[in-house]
Amino acid sequence: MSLPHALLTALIERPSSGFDLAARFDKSMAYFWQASHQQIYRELARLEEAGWVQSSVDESGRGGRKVYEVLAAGREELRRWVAEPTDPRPLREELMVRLRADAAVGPCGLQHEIARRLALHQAQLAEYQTIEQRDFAPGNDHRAQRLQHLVLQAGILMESMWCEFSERALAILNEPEPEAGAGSPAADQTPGPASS
Amino acid sequence: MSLPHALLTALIERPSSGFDLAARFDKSMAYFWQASHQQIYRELARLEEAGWVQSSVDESGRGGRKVYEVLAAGREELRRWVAEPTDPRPLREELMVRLRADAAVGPCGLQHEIARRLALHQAQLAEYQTIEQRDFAPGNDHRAQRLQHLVLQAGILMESMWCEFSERALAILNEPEPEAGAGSPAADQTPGPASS
DNA sequence: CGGGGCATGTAACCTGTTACATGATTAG
DNA sequence: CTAATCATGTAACAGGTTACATGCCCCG
Repeated sequence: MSLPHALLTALIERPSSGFDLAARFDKSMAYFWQASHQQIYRELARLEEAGWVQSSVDESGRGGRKVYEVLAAGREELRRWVAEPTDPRPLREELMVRLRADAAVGPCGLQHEIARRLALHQAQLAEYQTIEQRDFAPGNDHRAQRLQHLVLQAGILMESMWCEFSERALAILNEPEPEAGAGSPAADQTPGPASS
Repeated sequence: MSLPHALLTALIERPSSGFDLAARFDKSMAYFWQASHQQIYRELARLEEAGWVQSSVDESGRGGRKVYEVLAAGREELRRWVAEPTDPRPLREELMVRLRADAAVGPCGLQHEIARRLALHQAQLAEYQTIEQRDFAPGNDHRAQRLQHLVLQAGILMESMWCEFSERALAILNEPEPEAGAGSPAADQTPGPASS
């Protein structure tokens, strides 16, 4: 969906080969967009066919290293795309399905899994906060830098939310039950979210 | 990935036809898992082939209405799956790509899009809060109900986060710029998130 | 008898994942 | 020479989306 434009952005930030892009996607874009090297090669070929980027073979280095640069048409396309309206794509969160399933069939030991995830999210949050303190000093007023800080803050908000959520989930799942309850009681009539 | 198990859960809550399931997915599961009717039919056929559900044609109603019920093996499979460990699947958020692109090529009018989204998230948040007050009275101690409440709260946390984020983004994007800045200045060297 | 909603599907396509294939350079 | 790393790809598949096809029943 937005892979081509993510690549254009990355190439504007720095012209690179497919291999470099694959490595950089693991670093700076990793937590809000990912792509395997196969996808990247496939997409770069399309971008070139569309006339948005241009490749030149770098003879100096290793064999067959193709460096891509963004052309004017690509820059134009990127600017067009940035302002294009798109609805937020709905969530698709497996864990919620699990919780609902647990509610339907009764306790399944889900709390271990949630505890494991809580630890993961705490670790990730700590990492982001470290990066924030390292790379974003209080007094930066450059627009581009403030936007990049904002993107990092989104990651922080997200991980905080998951920690909060995991703790609430554990509070419910770890509660001692009155009786070791059978399969599934009267779990019909889901009042759940939405409707209206 | 978890569509088969989402279907099993929904069918345990209430045996239904594919058509009904498609309608219910639009209601109670809509905000954390979606499926088109084509997917649902495809998947129900697989579930039946696997011996997890059983269909019976309902002659009384409209022609060819196939009602599915979960078999013991399906219930077993669902319990197994609930406790199965899986890592949280990484984010894939188009808007972040847009912000980064904006940072790379300069202002593109992104604030209109963000303002539009803020309104959407505020509306969704209000809707969830209405549902919460309507369906979840303070004194409910049934485990299943508390879990369903938790899932709704996740939606509320999520929408609150997006509102907060959108407001921060607008604060930066609406800022008056010193000069109407050219294309892209020295936006190399992305310090961005991750790396560790 | 014709249109609209109920109900079930098929086919084609796009994106993303996994596995495999190939060659060139460099370090030991 | 061999193994690791750099670097580019192909092929097959799985999940999800869009468009299209089909038939029944009820209402006007």
